[in-house]
Amino acid sequence: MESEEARPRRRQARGERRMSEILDAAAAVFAEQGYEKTTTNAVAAAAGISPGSLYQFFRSKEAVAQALADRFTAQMREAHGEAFAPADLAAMDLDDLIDRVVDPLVAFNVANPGFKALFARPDMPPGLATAAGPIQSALLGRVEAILAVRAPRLSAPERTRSARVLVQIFQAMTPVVVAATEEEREAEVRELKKVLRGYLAPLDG
Amino acid sequence: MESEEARPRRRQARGERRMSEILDAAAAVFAEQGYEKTTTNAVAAAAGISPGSLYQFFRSKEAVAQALADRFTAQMREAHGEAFAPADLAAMDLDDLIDRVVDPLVAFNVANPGFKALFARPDMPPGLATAAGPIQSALLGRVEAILAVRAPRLSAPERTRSARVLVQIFQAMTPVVVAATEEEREAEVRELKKVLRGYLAPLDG
DNA sequence: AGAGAATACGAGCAATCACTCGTATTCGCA
DNA sequence: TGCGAATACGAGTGATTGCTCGTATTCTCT
Repeated sequence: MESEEARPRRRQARGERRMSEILDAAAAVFAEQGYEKTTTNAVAAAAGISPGSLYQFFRSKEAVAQALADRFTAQMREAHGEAFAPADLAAMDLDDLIDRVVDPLVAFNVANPGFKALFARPDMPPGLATAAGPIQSALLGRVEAILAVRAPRLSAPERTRSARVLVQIFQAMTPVVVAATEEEREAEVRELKKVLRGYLAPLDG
Repeated sequence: MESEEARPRRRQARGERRMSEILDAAAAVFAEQGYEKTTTNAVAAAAGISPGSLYQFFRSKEAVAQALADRFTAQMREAHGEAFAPADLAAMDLDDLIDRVVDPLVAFNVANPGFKALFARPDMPPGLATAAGPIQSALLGRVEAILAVRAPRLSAPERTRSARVLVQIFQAMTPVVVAATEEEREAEVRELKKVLRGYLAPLDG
């Protein structure tokens, strides 16, 4: 019996390009319409190809979203970098700390409006949730690590809970920040930081 | 030319009961499946009637959601009451104030899980947004009124923005509170209040 | 050049879903 | 009791949509 799993098809450079184009189109359409409402035919049209061609490269609509999630994850890691050594964290002023964590995240979300359109939705199909999980937990882990240094008095469960609250606040306010006009945006980000600071300050040791 | 608008049909007591049953069923199914995913046939089945009968009383799926929104609005007003005279507001301790505003809202959301399932969704159809608007703006106006008393230094636009932020925080954390188990809920509510307090304290004059 | 694989097409299939319609039953009221 | 209106039914309709399939074109490699 040969391997049951479909081995990835050999791709030509053309195919790789197409896949990338399809993901570009999907990001745009998802951002505008949301996951459920975008039709695969619309994505194909936006990519300038036929529906059949889309399915040459992706097994399903969900697979497109999955691939897009992977791409976002990679971009996010790259954009965000490995910026913080624990040593820096402890010494830093709370406001500076918030700036350094929030600003790149905001920038990423502004640059990639499709991101939140996909992964902030409560109506995420199971497969998508799987893809969004790593992103979520990466962020959570990061925040938890910061809390471990800055708020050592917190017990482990408390730390987890607080991290979840912080991430939740961020995700709740991000859509407004992204949707704001250029000149409004700064003020919205300030509010976001105020909220985070208000919650963090009492914990900060 | 007679009136173009469809005058409401004469209803028998039986019909009124049916409508209420349909809304009960709709609330349950919406809460479980979300607006987009619930089929009108599923609502009819949950109400123990045929699809045709559902449309005897509601013009469309959206009309069902509209009616449900109206009912929620009324229940909310009733449950929440006119609890706050500005005089009380100024004197009250900040923590007490938060308790008095948050607790009934949390209770309402816990008692009516269908509520947030309908109105916290970003994929709200236009008609639903219309229905959700009054609820949202009632809450916003209420918070703004409180801010006017407690944070008189805020300019009008600042006040509006702050009210929006507060409502946003509440709405972001409500799903977690509602989804939490009985014994977890208290802790989640405490976190919610911490966040609100952290943001409000600097404004509170 | 020529063969086999990858890419491309787009009409159409199967399933889903909001909603309708013809008909049957029950109710309110005189 | 009888009549018109309200209620009830549920198979069916039209539109939508994720996805397929037969076929045509283009690429890669020898």
